[in-house]
Amino acid sequence: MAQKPSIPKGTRDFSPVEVAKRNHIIKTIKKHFETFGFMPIETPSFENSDTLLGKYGEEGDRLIFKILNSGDFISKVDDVTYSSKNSSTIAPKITEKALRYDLTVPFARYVVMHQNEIDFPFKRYQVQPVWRADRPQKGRFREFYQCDADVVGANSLLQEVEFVQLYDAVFTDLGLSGTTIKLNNRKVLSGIAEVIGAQHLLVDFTVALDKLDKIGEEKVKEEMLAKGISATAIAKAQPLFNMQGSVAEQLDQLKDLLVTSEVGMKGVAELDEILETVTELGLKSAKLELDVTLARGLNYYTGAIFEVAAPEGVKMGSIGGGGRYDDLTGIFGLKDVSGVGISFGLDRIYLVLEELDLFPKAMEQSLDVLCLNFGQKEGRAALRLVTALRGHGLRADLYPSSTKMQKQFKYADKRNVPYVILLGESEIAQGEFTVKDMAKGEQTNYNLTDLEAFVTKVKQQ
RNA sequence: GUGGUUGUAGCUCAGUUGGUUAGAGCGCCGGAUUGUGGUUCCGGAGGUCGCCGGUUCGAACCCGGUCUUCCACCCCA
Repeated sequence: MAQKPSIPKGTRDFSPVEVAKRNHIIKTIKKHFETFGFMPIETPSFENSDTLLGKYGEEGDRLIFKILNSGDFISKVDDVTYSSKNSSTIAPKITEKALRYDLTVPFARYVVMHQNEIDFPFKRYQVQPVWRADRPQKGRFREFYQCDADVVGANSLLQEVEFVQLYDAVFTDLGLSGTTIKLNNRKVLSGIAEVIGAQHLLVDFTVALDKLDKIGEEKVKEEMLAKGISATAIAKAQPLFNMQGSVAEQLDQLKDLLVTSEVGMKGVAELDEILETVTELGLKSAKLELDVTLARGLNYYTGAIFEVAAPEGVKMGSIGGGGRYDDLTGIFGLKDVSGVGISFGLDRIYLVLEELDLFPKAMEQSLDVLCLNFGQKEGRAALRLVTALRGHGLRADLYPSSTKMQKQFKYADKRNVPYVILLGESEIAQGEFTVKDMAKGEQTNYNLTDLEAFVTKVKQQ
């Protein structure tokens, strides 16, 4: 090997155990998506550049992986552009395709393209990788999976309630209790900006406010000032920094602050209804919290904003997020179709489950039974037995060559195989096979003509 | 995109002011054990010290570049 091979920054290989664990998460998420009535779709891994560009803000455009055109693309660039040596003007001419950055925008594109065949309200889910040209960190990759569920064409706040229930159902099923679902509403944020006279700086205001629990009140105010929000405006927003008490009390404080803002009061009413309904229906293991500082995510949210935090003590960014966007398909020409959805961050959920040791022990097992090989004649009999066991649905394998027992047993041990079958000359003569329980070290004989007893025992585990 | 950090055996890591032949634990392979793993004992293999260049009589060690890892920003699942 001249040089060690490598993979691009921020990408990963997944070995068998990791794939098994990832599939376990995906399977659980999909199960609940379907239980809630969502249907799967898939979209291409890359889209036309203009479908994606400009949808995630300036920052987002920078993080989109662009795909170089095929053929002699350079000669098609006009001389002025070419000699300008300006990446931002040349790039659009030589990269007409780009890797998908999330699943929401491609879904909006899908809805618009297929609007005449879709029955609204349309509930779809999608589990596919997305790519971002970001700098990798813990829990941040350049290729990662999103698991999205969205509803389009339904305005009812009951949808929001269902998504909270969906988060709760999935995380409870994964054994991840103690997650916090944070809820906010874009209308409340707009209302606040309006009340303090900073509508035009809404995004800067919310981005700074979002950092409150991370960098503290003083730093947030500094950032707001730096962004051009006046000191008097910030002073008016002071109640936000001292929000406390029960959810009802916090809502009251918001009502006081937003009494002059129509949109703000609408947002408070929406929060009120969602919180009240969820409380009435109850959650299994998650906590639902009102968090007026929650503002992250993309600018197309217009109503509810969700974010899920891992249980306390786990250092990890959000493991899920979502929200309501009243006019997402508008950018593709279809007006007045409301959407709301959530996303699960598979790769981060994986890291959290790993850290808390919550994966089922069975994930480590890829075989139920391994049959040892005693030679050519015995091997053939063994394959007959293995074939029969496979027919019963067991994951069974035959060691391919008749090397010494020690080596075969060691292999079984490494593979975490719970049962090893010995089928040698003496067993065949008796019409039996010997089963060794690897955990207990005990051996039992079964009749070759009656596999049921053994199969039942394995399946019980 | 900005600033920092990391890289030595398959893995986790030592390695003195720059100085002869780069070490350990775990793992791997073989044997003790030709029908019994996970424990024990004995033996063995395995390294362009991330890569490229520079300084030097001499570089794992100093300098520059580059790639990678992780971290803080930005932003985000």
